[in-house]
Amino acid sequence: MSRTDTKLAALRAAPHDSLRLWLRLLSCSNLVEREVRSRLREEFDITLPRFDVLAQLDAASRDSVQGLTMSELSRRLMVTNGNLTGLIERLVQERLVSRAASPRDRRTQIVRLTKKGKTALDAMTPVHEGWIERLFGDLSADDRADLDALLGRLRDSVRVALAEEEEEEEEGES
Amino acid sequence: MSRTDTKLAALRAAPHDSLRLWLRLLSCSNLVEREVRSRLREEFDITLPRFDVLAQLDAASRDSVQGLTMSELSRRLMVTNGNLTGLIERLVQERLVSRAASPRDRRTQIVRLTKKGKTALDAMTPVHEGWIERLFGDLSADDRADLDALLGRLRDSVRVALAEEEEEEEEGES
DNA sequence: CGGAATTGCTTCAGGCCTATAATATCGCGC
DNA sequence: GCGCGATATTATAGGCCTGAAGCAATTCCG
Repeated sequence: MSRTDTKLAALRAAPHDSLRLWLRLLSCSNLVEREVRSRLREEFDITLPRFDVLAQLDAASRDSVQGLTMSELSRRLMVTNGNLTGLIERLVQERLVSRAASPRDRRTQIVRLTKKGKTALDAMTPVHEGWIERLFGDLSADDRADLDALLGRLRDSVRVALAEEEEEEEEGES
Repeated sequence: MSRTDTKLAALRAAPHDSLRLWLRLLSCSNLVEREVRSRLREEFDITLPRFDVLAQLDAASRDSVQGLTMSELSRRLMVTNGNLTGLIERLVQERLVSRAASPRDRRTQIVRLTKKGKTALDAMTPVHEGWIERLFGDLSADDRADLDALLGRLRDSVRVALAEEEEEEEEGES
């Protein structure tokens, strides 16, 4: 098990490293997120979660998927189903999305961007991307590529750890 | 202005890079955060914000600072003052922290870890660190060092951008 | 000294988020 | 056809979070 050896070596080499790294990651993420939230609110009078919903619906439509179900949306946005109900309700109030029962399955609701929603999103998208570009602007192209790769490895590491926990829980049950 | 040149070069070289990177950063951060929240809840019946408050108070006491004011706490935790009021109120209810008026300044409240709070924190801290160590466990020591450095540079980039915005706003006012 | 601006904190409305429970519908096997 | 587990969604309680408004104590300064 070379992975475990690596883990132990890293632990010996630099205790507390992970915790420090995690706090720094969280702080970076929160710093950017707060700024984006605040600007979306000031410039466009919209919240980040609502913007995310519009962006996901638009992304789906570019993949020729016209409208998403509540479950599919909550999976893509990584929020709980219950949370989405209120979020979509507010977006429907604002006429930015529509919600309609599926003809195939009376349980499912299909959420779509309205014309107003698409127009609003198209106005926001380039400005939003400009903000991010500017916030990240002092990172060189190499740094960005490196950071992207490392975050990919971190994501894999987390997923592996979570999968292992799952297995252990199942073993415990048997 | 070599910084601006770098910025433009990066833009030409890889448009949309920053946005992709940002989404990946956010997704990593949320993945870990959600897991930590859920475990704190299951294992210790506490929320992440409350845990953060206890950890900050403990960190301060290690720097020989006995107790923090509401403002100092909200600055360290990077949350608004109004938010902290309710959070501390709930922690006081649980007897994990105490809150007392300052003798020097009758406006300020001084928040301290209680013995119960310190005991609870000491029980949680190593377990919490173990979770993080395991989630990050597949990253080599080199990867961790690289990631740490890159996140540091990202943080600097964001701060520089925010500072520039500030300046522009001030110019606009004059 | 005595306002005036500042600082520290709380209150409030609005919104996001989770976990849990409840409701409705679907699909499958008998 | 009928029941039953699975699936899709909503409802609810509790908590976190922000921005804005407001109150009280302090400090600044003429």
